[in-house]
Amino acid sequence: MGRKRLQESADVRPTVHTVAARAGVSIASASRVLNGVGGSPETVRKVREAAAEVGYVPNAIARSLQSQRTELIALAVEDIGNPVYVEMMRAIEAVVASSGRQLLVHATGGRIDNETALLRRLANRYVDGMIVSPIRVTADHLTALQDSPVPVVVVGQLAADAPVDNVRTDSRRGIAMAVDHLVATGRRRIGFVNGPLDTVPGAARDAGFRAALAAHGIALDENLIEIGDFQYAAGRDATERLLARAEPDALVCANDLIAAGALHTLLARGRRVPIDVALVGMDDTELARMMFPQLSSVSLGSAERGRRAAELLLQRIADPSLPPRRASVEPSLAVRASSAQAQVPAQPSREEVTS
Amino acid sequence: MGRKRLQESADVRPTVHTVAARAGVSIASASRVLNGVGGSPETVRKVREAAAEVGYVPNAIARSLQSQRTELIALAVEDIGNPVYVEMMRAIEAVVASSGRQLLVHATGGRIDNETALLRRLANRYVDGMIVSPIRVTADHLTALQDSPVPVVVVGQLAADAPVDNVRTDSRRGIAMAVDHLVATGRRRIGFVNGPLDTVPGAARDAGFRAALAAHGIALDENLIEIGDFQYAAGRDATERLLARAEPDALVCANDLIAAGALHTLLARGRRVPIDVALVGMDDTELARMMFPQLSSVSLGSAERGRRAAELLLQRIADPSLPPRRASVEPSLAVRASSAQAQVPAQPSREEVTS
DNA sequence: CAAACTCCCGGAAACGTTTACAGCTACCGG
DNA sequence: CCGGTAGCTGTAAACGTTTCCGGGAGTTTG
Repeated sequence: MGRKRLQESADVRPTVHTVAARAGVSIASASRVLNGVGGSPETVRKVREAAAEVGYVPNAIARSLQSQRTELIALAVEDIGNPVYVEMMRAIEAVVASSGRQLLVHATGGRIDNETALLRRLANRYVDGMIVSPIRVTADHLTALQDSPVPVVVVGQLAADAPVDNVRTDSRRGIAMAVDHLVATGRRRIGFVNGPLDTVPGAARDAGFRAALAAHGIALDENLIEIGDFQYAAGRDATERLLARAEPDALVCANDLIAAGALHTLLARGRRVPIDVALVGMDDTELARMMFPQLSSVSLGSAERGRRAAELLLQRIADPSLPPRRASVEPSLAVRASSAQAQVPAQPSREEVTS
Repeated sequence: MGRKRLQESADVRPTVHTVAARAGVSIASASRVLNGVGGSPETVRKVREAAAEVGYVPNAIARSLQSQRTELIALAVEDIGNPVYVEMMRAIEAVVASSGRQLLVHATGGRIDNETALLRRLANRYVDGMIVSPIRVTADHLTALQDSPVPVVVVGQLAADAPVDNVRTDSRRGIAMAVDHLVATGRRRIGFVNGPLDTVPGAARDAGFRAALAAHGIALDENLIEIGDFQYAAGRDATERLLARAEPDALVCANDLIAAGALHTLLARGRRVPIDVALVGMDDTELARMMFPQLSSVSLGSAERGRRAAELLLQRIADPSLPPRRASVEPSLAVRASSAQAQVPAQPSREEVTS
């Protein structure tokens, strides 16, 4: 027998040993039957019966230790309240699930320590791979990423030579598309509400905005630029500050949350959208379509980026020797009521409506 | 030595054996030092050095197999796009993190098979405990819950005798608060946009609405009731259908997503909110405050419920012999612009505004 | 009828860690 | 000077699974 303990007492979870003993076969046979590989009809019957009787359910931890796989994929995003990540997550989840794996989401809250802690955790092999979408990337962040023992795919801009699988989009170009559209519809005093400049997306959008204005020969008015963080409340407050010192005829926002906040302030301050002020958000999330009027928004292909990231990750898990790869998704502009040249005013021009 | 393989080749992750061999001590000593328990100064130095040199990081799977703990908590919700779960998740995450554990989120997509599959997965001991917020609860769902080998806390209504830890709120009472408020502000033709009646929250809200109307002696007009699912688009469409056949002066919605959809349809159909139609949502999420006008909403204390659930779970993990417990959170009503008796019209009465 | 082949089975090793236990050294007190 | 004790160390077992390998039985083939 070799095994001292052979308890069948009810308060202890049954193991394959329990099942094997009850069926009168070896653990090897029991394991084979339970995995559906081999076994004579008689053995199969006995093992199945025994397993059902004791309510056996395999211990995934032990299995993982043996197989060196957990069939789990982690997604780390900084703010799970941002609908853009929800859409990305859904796309990733679809790919991951179709490979028989399970997706786990972890919110880092943007705290960088939290993210490196997470990387260390995953170095512990709790997951088979990870997709991470950092908004700030420091040097040791990067080294932590690239010598992760577990495959990692980064969604977002990364240094060109970083040897890490990477799915990106061109948010500078995205901002330019918004500006082009606004200029084409006759707007000239175009404001910009951005997130922090020390974040990767914040910096890219800022550069994109300045370049786009310059391309149209429009002088930059710093009074028309405001910075908050990437949240709704910040968008509302930033727009409040902006309106206090300037009178834009259009507003570009660094994401849809900010744009939603901007819309709120504009309406509360009696501006008609789009008559007085046109508004364009970014990420083209569900939220943009929830607003009234619906928001024009630059799509950065979040679902597509998620899908591609998941595919890259699965490929790398299948073959870790692959060279680092990079995928790009093109931005596109969804024009909706908030920036259309409306024929009919959508709201009255009434000052200081209470919200 | 006993151990055949003792590779130090670079392409294999170092184990405690690698470290021990390099430091010239036994694996027991190495393990002890790495866990900071015992060891002579000399041994400690050698092991620390060796570990640093080979970049040792412990394998959490193996550790979990031994310790029977993973330090992971799972949260399963059906729709991660619903902001109510985001708020709940943030509250849970705070509690879980403060206990040194990590929270993993899993979206079940409401598919019941997915949820039981998840329960089976967690029966596999991948997590130390789980918080689940199911919207449909079947019989075998319940049995799966109650003989889960891992502690489970359910957020939501459950049969009274179900021996499962449970945090609930009184959504019937919540709906009643909304109706009371609307009646008090002079509304009489109160419509209701609900989710599916075969869900637990849908059924409770329906019962609450009917009871509340009856309490006020208002006859129920079935034309004023519409059902979709708990999503934004469904709320929009359901309100469309409702407006096609009735003219409510107020609308109660089963959650804020539905309310956001209802607002969209109301505005697009030229109804002024709150002048013509007052609107009250439910869950009091961020989304309610993002709308313009801001939505009144019945808070079901989602953050509080999350916090309580996490606490119950941690307690049960600490002492699995605890009897099943139940916590309740009282609903409350946040009155905002969408149902205030506004003095100033917030929108013009213009028909068929395009959105 | 012997040899080869196919299946099935059980023993045992392996995954990487923690830890109970026993042995050793060195020191202290009597 | 000797017994006891404290502190450290190493051996080995254990967590629960999968899987390699060798042996045995039964079947087919030459």
